[in-house]
Amino acid sequence: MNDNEQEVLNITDDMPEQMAVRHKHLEELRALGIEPYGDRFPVTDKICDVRQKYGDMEPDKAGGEVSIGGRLMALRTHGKAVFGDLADQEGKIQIYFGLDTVGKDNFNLLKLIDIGDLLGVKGEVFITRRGELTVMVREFKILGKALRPLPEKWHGLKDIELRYRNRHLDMLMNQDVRERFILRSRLISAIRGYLDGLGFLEVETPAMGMLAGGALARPFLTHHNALDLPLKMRIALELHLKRCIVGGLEKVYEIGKVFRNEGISTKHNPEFTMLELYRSHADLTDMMEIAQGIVSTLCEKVLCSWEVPGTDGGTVNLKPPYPKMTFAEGLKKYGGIELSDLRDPVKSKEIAEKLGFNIERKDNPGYLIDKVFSMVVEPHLVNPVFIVDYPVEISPLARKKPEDGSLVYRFEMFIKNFEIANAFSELADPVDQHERFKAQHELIKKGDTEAHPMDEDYLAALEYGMPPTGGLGMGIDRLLMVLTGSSSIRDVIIFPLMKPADQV
RNA sequence: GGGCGGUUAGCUCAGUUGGCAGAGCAUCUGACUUUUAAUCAGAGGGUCACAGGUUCGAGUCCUGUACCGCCUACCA
Repeated sequence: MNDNEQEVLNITDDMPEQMAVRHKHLEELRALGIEPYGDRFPVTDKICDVRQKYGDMEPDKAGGEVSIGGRLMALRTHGKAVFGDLADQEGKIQIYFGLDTVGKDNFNLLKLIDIGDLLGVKGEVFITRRGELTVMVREFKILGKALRPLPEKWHGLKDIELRYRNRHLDMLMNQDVRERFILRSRLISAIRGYLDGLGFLEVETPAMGMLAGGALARPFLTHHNALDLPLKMRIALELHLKRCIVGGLEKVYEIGKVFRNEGISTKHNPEFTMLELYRSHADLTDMMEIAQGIVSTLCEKVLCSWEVPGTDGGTVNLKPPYPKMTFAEGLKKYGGIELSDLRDPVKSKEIAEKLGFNIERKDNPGYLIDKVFSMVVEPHLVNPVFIVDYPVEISPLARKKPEDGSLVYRFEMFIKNFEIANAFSELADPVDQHERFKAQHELIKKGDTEAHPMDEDYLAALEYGMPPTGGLGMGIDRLLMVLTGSSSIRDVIIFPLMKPADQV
């Protein structure tokens, strides 16, 4: 650090003009005995409350005194009158500095204030000649100096790369972005409220451990130094939560990050937020109610609307109840395909060729069934729907239906072509589970990096007996994409992962 | 992973046939006590993403690299 001291001292020599000016203002303020990163200012009012309270005030009357704090977003100097726009989390309001209302010394201080600075302001509310609700500043304090200039006031920050890499700036400049993340927080909070109201317990299970199971995906690897232990980041919440069920917690859930070492796209971020919940003595019908209940709660209590933005300008109505359609019905309705034909080696190959893809790489019935369904059926699943009666081939973790061993107790809830929820009647038979792990373990030996590891601890837990249990998983980020009409997952994750870039 | 497109001032963007690097906002200087994309007069600000190549001469043409976006494939 000390080696850089010279460089730091001369910082203004080698920086864009606008930053040098701001550094100079900072020094001049300190020379006047004003600390631009100092104590708090007694902010007692929110700007949106001020607007609410005085919004329909008589133009000639003087309003009450308010004390607000926020960021200076614009400054219009007009000789001995200066107007600014001050913005806080939800609101923005005009502030007025007059030479005779703020005093000569304070008025001169305005020369040292730059757009982007954080200000605390106290004064009376009034309405200007042009009818703008304004705070007449009597007293103000610099609460934080902005050493970098803000983006352009009219167009704002548009460059998508800059927005993702500098989300603080994105939120600061673009109110809709700020609102979207406020909404994200409220939605997640409402999910917690709903589940807590049903008597669920929120638990926190380990994010790292020796094994990463509960899904088929490559984990991130990390390392514990003191123990000299290789560790993996979790890819799902499932196995620990079910161990909680074995332990006698009857309704548990977790909302947490999982990490999957896979590609990045508009629908995939390496770390993302999952909700998983498990309820003993429950079945798929209960899980359906809960899945529907979560979406309903969000619509009613947070969005205050059943309508969410559709993919092409229209809207999608999320008012329950949602219809059910079996997996086989979907194939038949949208593709004229019989599920049984997909299990037939000859007929399935014909269907695949007709759809225009080859199945050489993973030539197994499960892969084919899944692929055909997502190609033929999923594009039609715009309105909320439960797809039920999944084939056993693509549902290795669910219990088989007693009346038809080729189908399992499982549903997925689709909205706007997104698979929003996935639910099972959980497999509780430890011997069956052991067999399935063994099969997966064979794949690992053959080099499959995404196969499920043998989890002896989980098996041992199951061997104490797990009651009949319903489980539900929801990808929170994707749910938020659907609810907010976002086309990229990066629009609902505040700080999405970006590749390192020089000079940005 | 594959295909297409983008990268020029702090920000938003122009840049013609290859011929001195442009505008608006922002910044600086000056005027202005009710403006609001304030206005008016002037000024400064550039590694044209990066590395090569062609050329008398490259922001512009060619090759490669990086990052971002869109489409596409897989994963949720």
